[in-house]
Amino acid sequence: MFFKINPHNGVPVYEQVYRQIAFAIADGGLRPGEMIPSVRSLAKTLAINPNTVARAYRQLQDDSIVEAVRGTGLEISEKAVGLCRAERIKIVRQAFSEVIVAARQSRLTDREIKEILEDEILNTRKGK
Amino acid sequence: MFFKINPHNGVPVYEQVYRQIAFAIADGGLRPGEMIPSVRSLAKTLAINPNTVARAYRQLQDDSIVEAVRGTGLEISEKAVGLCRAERIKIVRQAFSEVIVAARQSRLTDREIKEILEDEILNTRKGK
Amino acid sequence: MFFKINPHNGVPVYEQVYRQIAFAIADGGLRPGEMIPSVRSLAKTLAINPNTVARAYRQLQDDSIVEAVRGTGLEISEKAVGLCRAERIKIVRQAFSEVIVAARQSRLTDREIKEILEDEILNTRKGK
Amino acid sequence: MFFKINPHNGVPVYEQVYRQIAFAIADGGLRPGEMIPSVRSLAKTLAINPNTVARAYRQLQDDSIVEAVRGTGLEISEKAVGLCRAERIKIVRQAFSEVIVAARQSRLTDREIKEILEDEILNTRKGK
DNA sequence: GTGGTCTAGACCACG
DNA sequence: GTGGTCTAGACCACC
Repeated sequence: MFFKINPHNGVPVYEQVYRQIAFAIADGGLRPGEMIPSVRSLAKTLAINPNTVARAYRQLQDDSIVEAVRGTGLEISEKAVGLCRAERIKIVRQAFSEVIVAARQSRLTDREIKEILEDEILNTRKGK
Repeated sequence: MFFKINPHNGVPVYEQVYRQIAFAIADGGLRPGEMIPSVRSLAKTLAINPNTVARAYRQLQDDSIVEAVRGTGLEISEKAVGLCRAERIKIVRQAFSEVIVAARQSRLTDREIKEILEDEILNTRKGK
Repeated sequence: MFFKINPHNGVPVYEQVYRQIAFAIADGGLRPGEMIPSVRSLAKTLAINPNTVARAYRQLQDDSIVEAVRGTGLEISEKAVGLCRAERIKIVRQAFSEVIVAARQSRLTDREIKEILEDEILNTRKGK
Repeated sequence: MFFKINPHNGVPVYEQVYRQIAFAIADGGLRPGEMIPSVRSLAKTLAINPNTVARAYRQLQDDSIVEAVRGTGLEISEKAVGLCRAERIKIVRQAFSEVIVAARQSRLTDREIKEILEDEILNTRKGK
């Protein structure tokens, strides 16, 4: 697993950890039944505080993506793949929702919003 | 000016004030040479903290959209219209750009992105 | 609000805080639209660490029982009453579920389980 | 002995081992004077950590249910049957008692408590 | 003042 | 070794 944490991009570190694990599961990089790295080991390799990893892991448990096997570690649940795929879309949807709110406050019409979007889809196609 | 402040939508209140003034200027609702409401009066009509209004105003000054007229108040600058129009587009465009990049990282196709957007345009229309 | 925290009864402190607030809401002791005590003030009156209170509050937010008003505090949501009533039942249900698991491991039949329960319902009626 | 260990149900594994041995004794499946399996062999057949079995056995000794026979293994004591029968009822009864108290604090009626119980008996029958 | 995030370090139960 | 909980104290954005 190749995780990259950027502590100053606005997205909380624990959220980045959460997403990258969920993403790896959605992509098949991690599979149901496998264990995810221990809190301590991941904290060490990412050079962040174990509590921060633990918080991400707790959230993964709350979302039933992972389940604790006492004294052993955290195991990826059977339904994790579906949940993580859904999660991805939810995140994008949420981000869009925020932009639309901002655009509405800028008094842009729905039509204008769509035009800007299509523009940017083209602009970012090769630029990325 | 018909401002609507929503303290529950995640966007900082001062930012909402800033945007709505800036975009009223871009739209011609407010014109160069006019004064904007005093901190206290706007705070009162919006039922928010004066500090919050003051912060928005400070930012408008920093961006040269309004100028202090000693002993009188804040006046909309001559170049404000241009600045605000540019700003409006820049903000929304950049926000979209970021979401699209995120969506692409989630391997959504352009078609899927547009679908989510249209969905959210409907979802957020009257909600909240 | 009269909260009592018992740090050594097995139930995590943050969970006790969560439940007692949820309970107060379910009972009408706290009403939608009201603010709950600040993290720091509650931590002080309960003589526990603010982070522990914050954790309980975060969970209340995750469960949509409370929502953040930036820079102001946490407000009880409109749907909180329903959620908290449901929560209460969920907790009891969960507790029963655990006992039943234990009873099954003890090779008790469903019939025996029910008998013990009815017994205890009578036993605890006045004893409490 | 047909033991079933479920590492996902929240009950500590050593506790599951303890209970199932104790209740096999209460049921007559195991009789005083017989030996219980060695730590290693039971650990192997249950596919769990020997330390975990050892812990359960230590607890059985502490409770005088089994006794060490030097160089041979652990033998079920004469008084084990009585102890285990008493234990079985005590554990379940007390657990129920606690839940009922909690349920009463949530102002559930006796009728509602019974309904939840019956619900959960069905829910947990084959699940998990 | 408010909550949100992060770090550091301790102690516990469990395997 | 594993995760779970709690404390202490720091820094941030926001109102």
